[in-house]
Amino acid sequence: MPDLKKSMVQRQIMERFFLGYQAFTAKPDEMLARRGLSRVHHRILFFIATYPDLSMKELLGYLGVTKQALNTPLRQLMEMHLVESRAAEDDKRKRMLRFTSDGAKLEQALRREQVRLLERAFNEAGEDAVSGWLSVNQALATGTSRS
Amino acid sequence: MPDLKKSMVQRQIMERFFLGYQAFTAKPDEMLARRGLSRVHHRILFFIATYPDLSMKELLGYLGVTKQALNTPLRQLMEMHLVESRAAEDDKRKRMLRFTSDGAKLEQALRREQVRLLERAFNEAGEDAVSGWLSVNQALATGTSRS
DNA sequence: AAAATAAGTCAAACTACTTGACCAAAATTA
DNA sequence: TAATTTTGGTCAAGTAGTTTGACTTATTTT
Repeated sequence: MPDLKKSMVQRQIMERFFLGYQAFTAKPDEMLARRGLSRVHHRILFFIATYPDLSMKELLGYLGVTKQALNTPLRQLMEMHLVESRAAEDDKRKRMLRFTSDGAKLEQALRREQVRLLERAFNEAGEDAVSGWLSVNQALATGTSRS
Repeated sequence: MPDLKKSMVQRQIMERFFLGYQAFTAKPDEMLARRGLSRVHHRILFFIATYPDLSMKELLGYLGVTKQALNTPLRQLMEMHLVESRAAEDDKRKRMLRFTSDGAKLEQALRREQVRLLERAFNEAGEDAVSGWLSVNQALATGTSRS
């Protein structure tokens, strides 16, 4: 266990977190860049994968941006036939967003690379380390604000 | 141990990493925003803290941006008397960057908040989890590219 | 029938970067 | 010593991605 009270140790821990996260996003960033896409597109793909047939409004809520900011990248994904929208049956104003088969393939490819990276790190660090990593991330993500 | 082969499990792990990292940067972002500063400034402060008296060129190398991009935020930090520069004795072209006492205080305050957040998550997850988290981050940061 | 909602569009402004050109001082080298 | 390279700095133009604000259309709710 490193000494959490030393400045240099603190900075090293924070830098590794930074670099680790950077490594985690680097490969998808590069794959997307080859198609002229960026991290926003990745976020969109992530939420469509997680919540298929979600509406624009829901997507905007997850992304935390304005509809004008979403307009361009989403239109690009549609023009590239990676994402399609159809009116919801219960409410024809709503556009339900889902993947085309190409879109699903891309999301899988991006995720596969990230999982590959994680697995390599997991193998290196060992099985016990993995569950520790997962539960610390879980704790960080959840936040201790509402203990 | 979660089943790393299931798409939903993969996405959940990746999302927690994302949210965890986001939580990690949220507090400093907010503290800096109150002073009209942003994450670039934080990065600058980090490298000056880690490598005191580093030169512009070195800083640019760490940040991976152009000197034009560095110009504005660094000038702001200097105008706010958080960072100062002096010519190196061995090479008077070089400007060595270091904190003023206010700058050092700010860097400490930012780091303290981040360490606090980490410690809360560490306490929640337990001691064993911490070393696992650290070693997986280490493995991710280092990259397995050169095994 | 009126009001609210979901989606979409147009415009202006702002921020943060980029590339490219150039300058000056200081150090290196030929 | 003269020429070249390096370090740092500046000005300009262009691009990308965001914001706020106003407005339209179709549909649903009240």
